[in-house]
Amino acid sequence: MSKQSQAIAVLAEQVRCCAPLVRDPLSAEQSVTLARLFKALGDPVRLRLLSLIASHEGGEACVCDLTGVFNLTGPTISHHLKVLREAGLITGDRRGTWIYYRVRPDALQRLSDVLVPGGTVTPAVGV
Amino acid sequence: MSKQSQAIAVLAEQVRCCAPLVRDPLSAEQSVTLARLFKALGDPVRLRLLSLIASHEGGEACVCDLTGVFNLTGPTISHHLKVLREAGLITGDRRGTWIYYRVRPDALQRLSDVLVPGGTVTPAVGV
DNA sequence: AAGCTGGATCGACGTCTGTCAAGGTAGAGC
DNA sequence: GCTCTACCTTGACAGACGTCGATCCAGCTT
Repeated sequence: MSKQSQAIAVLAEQVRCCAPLVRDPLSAEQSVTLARLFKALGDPVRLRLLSLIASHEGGEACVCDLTGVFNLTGPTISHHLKVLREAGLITGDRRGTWIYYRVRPDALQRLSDVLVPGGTVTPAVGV
Repeated sequence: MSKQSQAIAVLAEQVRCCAPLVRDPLSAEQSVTLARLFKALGDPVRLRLLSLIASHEGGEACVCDLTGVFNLTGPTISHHLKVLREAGLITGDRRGTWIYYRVRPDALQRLSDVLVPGGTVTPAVGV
């Protein structure tokens, strides 16, 4: 959470500087940054993990809430959570034995804004 | 365009049935459909192609407008355009010698809506 | 018809990705 | 300290993906 997430958060932050996809041509750098985020969303398991975490009560879920849903081993779930975390789409913090994950609404908001023409002004959902 | 696009359009249409990612847990089928679309966006070249097409004058561009931008061969560009086309994100129609591509704003709008909590009601941008 | 040009398809290559089994780390409880 | 549980990391492997050269098709021009 601390050192790693701080460095990782930069990735999702960089998207802020993108005008909507359909207004101005993306630069090479912007496209690489954006693609990394969309690629993180480009897996059924990761999408379900994201929506399970977001819709779980309190907006957070521990890994034990997630593993039972899939026919996948622990390491695989852990791998997907790592991808989402490194993309800046979720955060995780350990409280005692369990690690709780929650989504970063600002990251999703920015991605959403990039896709539609009117999204120039990011509503700046509180971090 | 004709037979192929009609079948393909179904893919992008299926997204319509998704509530926002962060409200309700995605079903297995929904996540597969959605992931296919996000995966199509998960490549820097495809993102730039999309934004180049969308921001080109008239909202359309022929392949000859696109190939010069990248250090990639024709077949590679053609491959990426096919991926975007099969995802339902762009359409292409041949007019004489050239093939013109344009984005499907409705598909991007639906993807955008899935990412944010308020996107339940799709504004239904005209096809 | 023959040749030319824009663009797609095919086949092959190297790399990346998703998955698992095995082993490792952090905290709780005895 | 020892053990148990929850979770992560590593190493390995099959399949998918991005890229290219070669080939093929559609439409224009002569």
